[in-house]
Amino acid sequence: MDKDELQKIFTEDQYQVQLFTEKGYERRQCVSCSHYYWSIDPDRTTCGDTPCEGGYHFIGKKTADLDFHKTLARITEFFEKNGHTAIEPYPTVARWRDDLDFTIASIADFQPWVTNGTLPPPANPLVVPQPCIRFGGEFSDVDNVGRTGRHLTSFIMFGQHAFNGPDLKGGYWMDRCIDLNFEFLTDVLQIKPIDLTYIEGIWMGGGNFGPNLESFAFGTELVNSVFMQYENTPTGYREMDLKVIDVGWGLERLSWFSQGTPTIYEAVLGPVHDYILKETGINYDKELVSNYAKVAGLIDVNEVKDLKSARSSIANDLGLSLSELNSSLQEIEAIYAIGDHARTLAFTLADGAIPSNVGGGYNLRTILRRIFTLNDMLDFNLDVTEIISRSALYLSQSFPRVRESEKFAGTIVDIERGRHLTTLDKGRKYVQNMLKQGKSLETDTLIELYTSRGIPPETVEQLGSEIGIEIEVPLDFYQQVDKVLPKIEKAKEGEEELDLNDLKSFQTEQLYYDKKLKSTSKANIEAILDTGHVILDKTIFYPTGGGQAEDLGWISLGKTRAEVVDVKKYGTAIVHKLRKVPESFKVGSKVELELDMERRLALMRHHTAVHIVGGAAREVLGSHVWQAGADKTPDRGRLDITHWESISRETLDEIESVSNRVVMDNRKIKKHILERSEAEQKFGFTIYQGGVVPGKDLRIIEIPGIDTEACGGTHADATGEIGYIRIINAERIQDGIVRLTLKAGMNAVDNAQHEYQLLSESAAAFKVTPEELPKTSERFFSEWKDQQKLIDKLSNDLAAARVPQLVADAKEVVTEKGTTVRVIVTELHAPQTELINLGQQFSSLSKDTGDLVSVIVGTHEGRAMVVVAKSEGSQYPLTPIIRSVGKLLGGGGGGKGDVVAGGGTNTSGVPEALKKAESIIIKEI
RNA sequence: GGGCUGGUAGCUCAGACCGGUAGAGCGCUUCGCUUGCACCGAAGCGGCCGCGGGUUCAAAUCCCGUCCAGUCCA
Repeated sequence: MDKDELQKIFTEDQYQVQLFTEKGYERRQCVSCSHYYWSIDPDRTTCGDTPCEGGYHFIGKKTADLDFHKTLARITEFFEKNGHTAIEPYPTVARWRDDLDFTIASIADFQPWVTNGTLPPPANPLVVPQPCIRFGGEFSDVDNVGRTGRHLTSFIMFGQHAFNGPDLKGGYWMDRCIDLNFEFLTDVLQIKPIDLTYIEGIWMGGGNFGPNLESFAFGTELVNSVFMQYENTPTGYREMDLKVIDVGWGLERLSWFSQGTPTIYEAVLGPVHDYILKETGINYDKELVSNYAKVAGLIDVNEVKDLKSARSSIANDLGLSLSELNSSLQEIEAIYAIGDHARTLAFTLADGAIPSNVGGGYNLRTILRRIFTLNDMLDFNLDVTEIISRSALYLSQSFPRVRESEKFAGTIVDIERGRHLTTLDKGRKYVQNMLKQGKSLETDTLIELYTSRGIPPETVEQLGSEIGIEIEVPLDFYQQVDKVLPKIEKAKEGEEELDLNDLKSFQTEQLYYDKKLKSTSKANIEAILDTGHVILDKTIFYPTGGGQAEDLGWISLGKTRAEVVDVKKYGTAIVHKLRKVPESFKVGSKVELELDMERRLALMRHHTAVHIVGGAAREVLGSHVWQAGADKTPDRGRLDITHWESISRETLDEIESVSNRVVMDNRKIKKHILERSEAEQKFGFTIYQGGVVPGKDLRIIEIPGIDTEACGGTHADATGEIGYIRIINAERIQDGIVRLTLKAGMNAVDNAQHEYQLLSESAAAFKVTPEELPKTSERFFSEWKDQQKLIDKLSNDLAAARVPQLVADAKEVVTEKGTTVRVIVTELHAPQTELINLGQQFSSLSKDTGDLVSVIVGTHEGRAMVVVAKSEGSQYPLTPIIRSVGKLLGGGGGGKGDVVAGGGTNTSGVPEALKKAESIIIKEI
């Protein structure tokens, strides 16, 4: 659907809400940007957008004067008063979404299960103060943070959502939404109706679209009200079953607007900003910053890619040169950026994110290192940990759990600081080395240094200039880097085998959660699909899900028994794939279900064990440990946890011990269904280890004293049923994530037995007990080394002792070309190095006479070898000789210099080689 | 999720492209010379060239896999 077609749908009628009619808002077209907007100001000709108004006009004007926390309190109060339920925000790390690293919008909390109609919203209508993290895009381009006065990497999107569907109560649409919008802006934010404009727009995303109205005052957008109404279909578009009000109030923007501070940072960073100013002792020209910020709002980073040119025109407007503007803003911009970055780190660390080299962790590393760089470059000497902790403390007034980050911010900052310094140091050495060796540093080399060693071209440039070498860094360096990088292919979504829509009408009752574990059960066949799938009215088969493999077994009718090879859940239907559907199976047949109990029990043990080990890891390593993925199969469990370094075997043992103590305690495992808010309140957000689970009610698996999670898997009733847990491996699959592999129950026992077998076999080889193995093997190894050295030395001495006699006995011959040479042909059975060594001695001893050619032949370890040497500095061609002799030995040879080597597999050729060596020399020299 | 780089003596690294005796500096040990601040001189000790496979007469070097570390991009 193109823009023109959309314009046809979105006519004036679509936007004319009740409020506009009542208050007399008129629709006009902006003389500047030609967008349509609504206003009650008869003299207004522009729409209110920043460029059309020539910048921000609220700066310097205090209105409602609400700091960050007051803004949140007021807006929450306002919407609660108007019938909305305030729900707890979701974590900033979007564990429930595999398409996102961080939560980027309040609506993300409800995708996909609520927005696709699978589950009802937790409340309707609702509001949620959702901390959002963005490292790119219009509002949070990292490079622009601190420099435009308005970019942030984290912000609170105060989501106002109403869901309108056939079975939902409490929804509302545009009229009420804009009524509320107007009331809030005029009452709470104290904006006069005449200063407000509403700009029409069309919002599109994720295959959906709808109208939107943006509210503006004094040159700034205050909020965008989106009405998700239509969905694209192959044949056009249609009205959605579930229409959603998606309003994201930018809390920081509102607070800034109400306070009229020079930038958004003063408005939202509060005491943290004051602290940084105090520590650095920086005084900044507030008037200059205010004047700059007023016009900086005009910089649209999407259109003006080059901040430089935008800034020089701003400088011009302010009556300054670009360098004057830059130098007067440099320090304060760094302070803003540091404040913003620390705030984002406080939010994300609290939710278990760790700086790393992949995924969202990389963004965190980038901003943390940016803090280090700014801090170093400007000699601020700030305590980075302290700033993060203070950010967490300030945020905790409204978001208590952010204080969690204080517990490990110090460790993470120290580790990252260390790594950063090491990288810089190594890079510096490497480049200095290259420069010393006079290697040229072309752009290709610079790109390689940057992308594979993290050495920025600026550093290379600086190092070059230190020793007087000019290095040219192209202006478009980073664009060139982008070009070189491989094109990213979007991960293909796993294709569903069956179409969900076809199965919507089926509901399979889940018997696998029943108190008493049953291995058999009865059920009715509801449907048989052509694909070999069977749907039952109820089942004891657990379908693949939650990282747990499915149950297998058999379905039988009378004496006919069909093997179940796969079980999956589609919506509310549980679908069993059979190896072959027997002909007697009909819709309505009463069948017997039978589980492969060994498999089921192994899966159950591994699943419960994974929970226990996760809890044990948290206990041993710290509260920053979150589950970053898990996988349970019949023969092992796998748990990925967030942690900043590799885990030593000692620590692993500790985790293993803690886990097994829990097993031996035989703690009763509580499985209960709880209302979401109750569960969160009682157990905290750590229940979402496996990701946020949708829905009003949660199934909670509580293993007392060690771990409580929302989980849909099958679990033991008491920890003792697991029997035994072994952590068999830990690997760092990325920076910040360690994968633990464990075995439980009989698998653990088998594993222990297998390991003991390896041990005893190894010990048997030395004829010692396993107890003595470490000492013995160490002794053997060092004795072996000593003996190697002794052999080397002895054969060396032996060879050296023969040298004078051999040289004296050298035979003088005249070759075919008439050259007179002295020839030595001898035998030495030793490693190749010894033969070479001997040849080397012949070579150097005859340096003065220059007429010696020697051939040394020998065998070692079942192979024949030959070395040919000539007097040092002489010009005799050795290659033909080594080739000829090598051929007699069943191989070849070659080399360069005075000594060449060769050999072959034919050891019986040695006598012949010795015999023919002289004639070969006569022929070739 | 995708890519790149590295792993050689206790430490920092060279050797690798082009297969043929494993090297340097620092440190360590011993001896000598000096006793003023990286002293100097000589000799020596110290290596499964990360691990496993392959190619080859021959692999630190080439190929494949793997583990560990670092780094860039989305």
